[in-house]
Amino acid sequence: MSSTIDAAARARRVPDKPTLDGIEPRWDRTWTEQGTYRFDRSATRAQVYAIDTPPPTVSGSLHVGHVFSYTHTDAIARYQRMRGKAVYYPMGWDDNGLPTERRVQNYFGVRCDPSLPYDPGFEPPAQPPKQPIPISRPNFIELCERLTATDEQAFEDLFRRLGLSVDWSLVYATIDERSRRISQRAFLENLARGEAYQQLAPTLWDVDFRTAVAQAELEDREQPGAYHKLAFHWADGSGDVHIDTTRPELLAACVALVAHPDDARYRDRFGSTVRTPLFGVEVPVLGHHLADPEKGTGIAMVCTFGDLTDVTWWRARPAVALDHRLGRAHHRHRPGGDDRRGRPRRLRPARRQDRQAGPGHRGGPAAGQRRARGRAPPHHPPGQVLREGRPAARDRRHPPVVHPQRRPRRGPARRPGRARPTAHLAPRVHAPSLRELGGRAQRRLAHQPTALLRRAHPAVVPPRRRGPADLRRAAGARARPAAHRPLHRRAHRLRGGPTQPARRLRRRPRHHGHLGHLSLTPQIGGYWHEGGDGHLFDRVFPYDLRPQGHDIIRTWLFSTVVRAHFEHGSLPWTNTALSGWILDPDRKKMSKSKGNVVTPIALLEQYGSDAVRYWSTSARPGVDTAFDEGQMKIGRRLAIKLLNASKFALGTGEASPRAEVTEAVDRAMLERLADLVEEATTAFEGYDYARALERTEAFFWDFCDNYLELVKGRAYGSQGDGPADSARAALALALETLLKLFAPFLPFATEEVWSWWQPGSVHTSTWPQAAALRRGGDPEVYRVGTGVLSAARRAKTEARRSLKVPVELAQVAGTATELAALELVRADVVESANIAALTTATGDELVVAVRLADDA
RNA sequence: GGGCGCGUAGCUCAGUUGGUUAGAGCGCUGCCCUUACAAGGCAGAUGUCGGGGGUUCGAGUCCCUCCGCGCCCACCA
Repeated sequence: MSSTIDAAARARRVPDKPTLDGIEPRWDRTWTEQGTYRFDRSATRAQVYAIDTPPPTVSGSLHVGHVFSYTHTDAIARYQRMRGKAVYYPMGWDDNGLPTERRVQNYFGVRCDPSLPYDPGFEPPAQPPKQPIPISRPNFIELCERLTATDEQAFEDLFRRLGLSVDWSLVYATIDERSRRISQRAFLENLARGEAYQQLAPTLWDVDFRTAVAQAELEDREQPGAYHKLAFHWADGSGDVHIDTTRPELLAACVALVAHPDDARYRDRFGSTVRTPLFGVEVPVLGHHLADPEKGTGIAMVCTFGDLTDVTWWRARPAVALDHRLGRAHHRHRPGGDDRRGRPRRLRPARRQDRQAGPGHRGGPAAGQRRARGRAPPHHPPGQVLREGRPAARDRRHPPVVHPQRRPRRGPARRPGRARPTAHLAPRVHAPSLRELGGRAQRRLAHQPTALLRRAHPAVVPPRRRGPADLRRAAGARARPAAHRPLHRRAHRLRGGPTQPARRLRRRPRHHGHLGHLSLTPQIGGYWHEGGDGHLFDRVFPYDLRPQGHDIIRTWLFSTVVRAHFEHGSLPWTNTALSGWILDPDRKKMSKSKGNVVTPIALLEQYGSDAVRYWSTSARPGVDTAFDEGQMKIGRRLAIKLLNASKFALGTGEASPRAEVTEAVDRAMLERLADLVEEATTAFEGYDYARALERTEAFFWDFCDNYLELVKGRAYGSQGDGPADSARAALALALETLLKLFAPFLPFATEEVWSWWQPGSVHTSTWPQAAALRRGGDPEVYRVGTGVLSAARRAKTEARRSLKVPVELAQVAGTATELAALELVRADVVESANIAALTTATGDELVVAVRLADDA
């Protein structure tokens, strides 16, 4: 290609007024059309860089936290792509479960009534009505699908505008068929290997939605309450013992009394029994260290289940044959007890009228509370003898208390006007669980976790978060031997691929979050055992990177490791990058409930995506970061500067075809640039994108302020063709390199400039090589040259004169080395600083004395 | 209550194995329309490195302690 054609082409393509306006949709379209980020399925595992992307919860709102952490991952993805890797970068949407149901109810103003028939013509009103419209279950599911599709589109739009280099042909949703199929397949494998067990365990129960809820769905809320004094009767007839409780309605579910082992008041009674008031059930008195002698009367009733301590106590059942008592105490209502060999029996569902404190009982807990207080006793058990023939009601001697209760997070549509007191703990057969939660493997893991994690230790970024505590405890935290039984009999029912989703949306068993699809994102994202694409999974697994929040190490990270360990005998990824929080100006964690979130789309529109990405990637990995629009302004300025500086560098003129970088200061600049490339590369290899950005940015501003000024005249040809060619070639080389270094951070602006003069996409170009830039330049030449220029500018500024004003005489003192370096850049210095006469003298260090011309 | 982390300029943050006079950007002050950029440029001022103690020739950096803040876990009769 001849230089004239080249120059003409260039002139056409460099705009007179470069702008960032409208840049995002334009390049997003082009990248999609060109398949810029499409995964190369022919790549071998060694050529692949695979990312296990955390699926955002689409039923939640978009917020800057998404922008923040996903940008970090994208910067790494873009770097790896330019390093020549085939980047596997899928995206998933988490749209399972209760949040989706809730959002559908709020959004459309409907509620699901399974008794209604399907209405094929149903359309929700434009505005959600005050009174939720009851609709059939199929109608409700249709709305769920409609809304999640909308939500997913909103997320994709955001992420596209943000410039995430995701391969959008690899999108999955945790609710879609593939995810369910893989999830079930993985579970079958667990079954086949005997890694899954059915286990008796309590589940948190949402009274409103009549479904089990995950712990993560709960929040603490202060509840006003009062102690109610209940009189239990010693079975040996020696009188009463009083219990203070805030939850008298749970009396029917009382299975034991518990006091602290050292409590002298009750120590002698351990092993004996009492009869409950009202129900006359005989329960044991036990000792447990969690009982607090200071609270109430120092002895508490254990119910199945009022709170999580009850669970502990119930599980901890000591040597006393509590299971036996359990059986009697809760004939129909019991959770099952243990069989003769100590294994839990199958749960027998309680009959409705017996669910005094269980899920779904009439009137809810409030009614139960009324009854137990004596206003409306449910019935009079035979032989019940209580003081005054009734349970001791509210005891006014105890002041009202405020105590926190765990309860489901409340959405706006949660039956307005009705205070639903609490999440119940209902004994249920826990959904089949991995041994992770109990049994031999759990014990093995509890001893092995460090070995497991250490053997092929995932590198955790940033390393300081790696504190052995985190990972070790993540692995061993929930070690608790528990009875279990294999589920082989169930296996055949699941065989043959995905089963139907729960026929009834309600009462769908929910796991404790970390056992659901989310622990299988590597398998789902990688099409594990999904036909049609040969060995895709083998090409991406184990993944190279898993980014995630540090708050869910113990849940998500650990469960992903466990499942990969069982399934593949390896870690699911080799690196984990932990991202920090976004903090509002008061240094609080930004969250929806606090109402301090900022809409990310508006930010992207106001500052531009590159600017927001700049703010995001300025934050060190894993560091909590303040939301700072100031940084976005800086980012925008940087992006604009990049356009303008590029326009200038490309506009000085075309280097002749065989141009060489010959001038000393040009070679010196390239030498410094080579150092920068090495530093940025090292930083990226250590996942420290922020350092790479910071160093690149610092170099760039110095490059603009000093190098461009220094060589400007020469590049325009003031010193002849040879020196001009050297400057132009150096400028082109530097610009190309800087665009590449900035590309992971400012994908739009760099691509824009790239398109002015280079073929293809900067994002599929190769990462710069330091060696290709080195020409034996001496950085000292650069330092001295820019130092003298800067001194001349300072003199002019201090004299309040224009920078154009001539320097009549510049006297430079310096070491022999410095003076020798100065001679190599003398012509550029004299020209750029407009120096009439420059003299040199030997000295200890570089000192510049400047005399300005008198004329104004 | 236990664990992890943070505290450096008015603000947001760097500061690597302990090593000259602790840095950057924003903001602030002043100057300059300079043939890429005035939504710009050039230059300047700005510190009890949270407090105290210790180790060391030398501490922002290592140790102890206290104060303040954040998160996770636990507790919540």
